[in-house]
Amino acid sequence: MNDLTIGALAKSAGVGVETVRYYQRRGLLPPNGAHKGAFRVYGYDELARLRFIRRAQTLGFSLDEVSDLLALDEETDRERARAFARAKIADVESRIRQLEEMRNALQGLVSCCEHTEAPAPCPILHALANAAEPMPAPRGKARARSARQVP
Amino acid sequence: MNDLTIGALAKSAGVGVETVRYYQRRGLLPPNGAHKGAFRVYGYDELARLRFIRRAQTLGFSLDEVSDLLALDEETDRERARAFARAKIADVESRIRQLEEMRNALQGLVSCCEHTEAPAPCPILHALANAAEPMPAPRGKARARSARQVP
DNA sequence: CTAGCCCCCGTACCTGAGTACGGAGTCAAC
DNA sequence: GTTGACTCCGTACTCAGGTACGGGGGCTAG
Repeated sequence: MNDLTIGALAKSAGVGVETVRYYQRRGLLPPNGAHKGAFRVYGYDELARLRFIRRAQTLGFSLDEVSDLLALDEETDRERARAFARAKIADVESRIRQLEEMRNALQGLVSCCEHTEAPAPCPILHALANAAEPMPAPRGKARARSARQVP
Repeated sequence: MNDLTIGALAKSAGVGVETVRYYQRRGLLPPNGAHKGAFRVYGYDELARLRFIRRAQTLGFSLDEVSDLLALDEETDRERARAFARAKIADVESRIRQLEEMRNALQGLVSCCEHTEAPAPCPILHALANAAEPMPAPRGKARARSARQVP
């Protein structure tokens, strides 16, 4: 099951060939000079690394962060790995709170709309058109970058 | 407070000039041929529309969706506005659930890490490197697009 | 021997929501 | 009458995480 071509490796990890090549370009998957004829071959190490990347992605880590994670040593960097995970938890939780605010606001509009009788203008569109507050204060630089939904 | 130049309009709405021009290009802010000298001028209508757009964005609507929302009539399209809002709620909730899964997985790793003694390898990195399941089944096309955090 | 895959490499393109840049024109104040 | 701020317009760039394309070479089965 060793000596995989790039296509076989990609398939085993459930990604596309282009994705593997992209990770190589980003330095997430360093070259191990093994060749068979004119083609490079890959083994368990590469497969494991590829799976590591995908798993970290599903947990919400960006490829840059995955890079840092891959640089950690299993034996000696426990503290750092833990700190990393905790920071990511905080990040995820803040995104959850933002989404909950959105949901509550939307639900407020919908239920308001359901309790208003027909000949009145739609409370949803109306609320959007004329809000009470001048503008919902642009809070912080906390960019709501979404985590990849690994496809 | 009428007869705003593009800069004044942008400032009143709390956005940049380039953003206004971008919305114009996208057709979200249609031209009203008013000029004063060589410069275009804008009034309450444009300001209201701009605010509508920003508010809808904070609720998680994309500019394409805002476009649709703007096409609805306050008097006659109540059903449609409601359906729109409900669909968006469902969308937001599914993103919340995904994030909660991530958070739980991360928390599991952290607490596991906290209860393992020092000389063992880090359970977090270890879990990432050798997971039980082959790969967390790529579910559906449900792309986790994040809502703009209106800056 | 040749058909039909597969690989290599570089480059360009995609999405969404803007931001940046550059040259030319214009407006108001001093 | 000149300075400085603003506008107009078009084009190109940003970020992330890939995807697509195209030319050229290689490997393997029939």
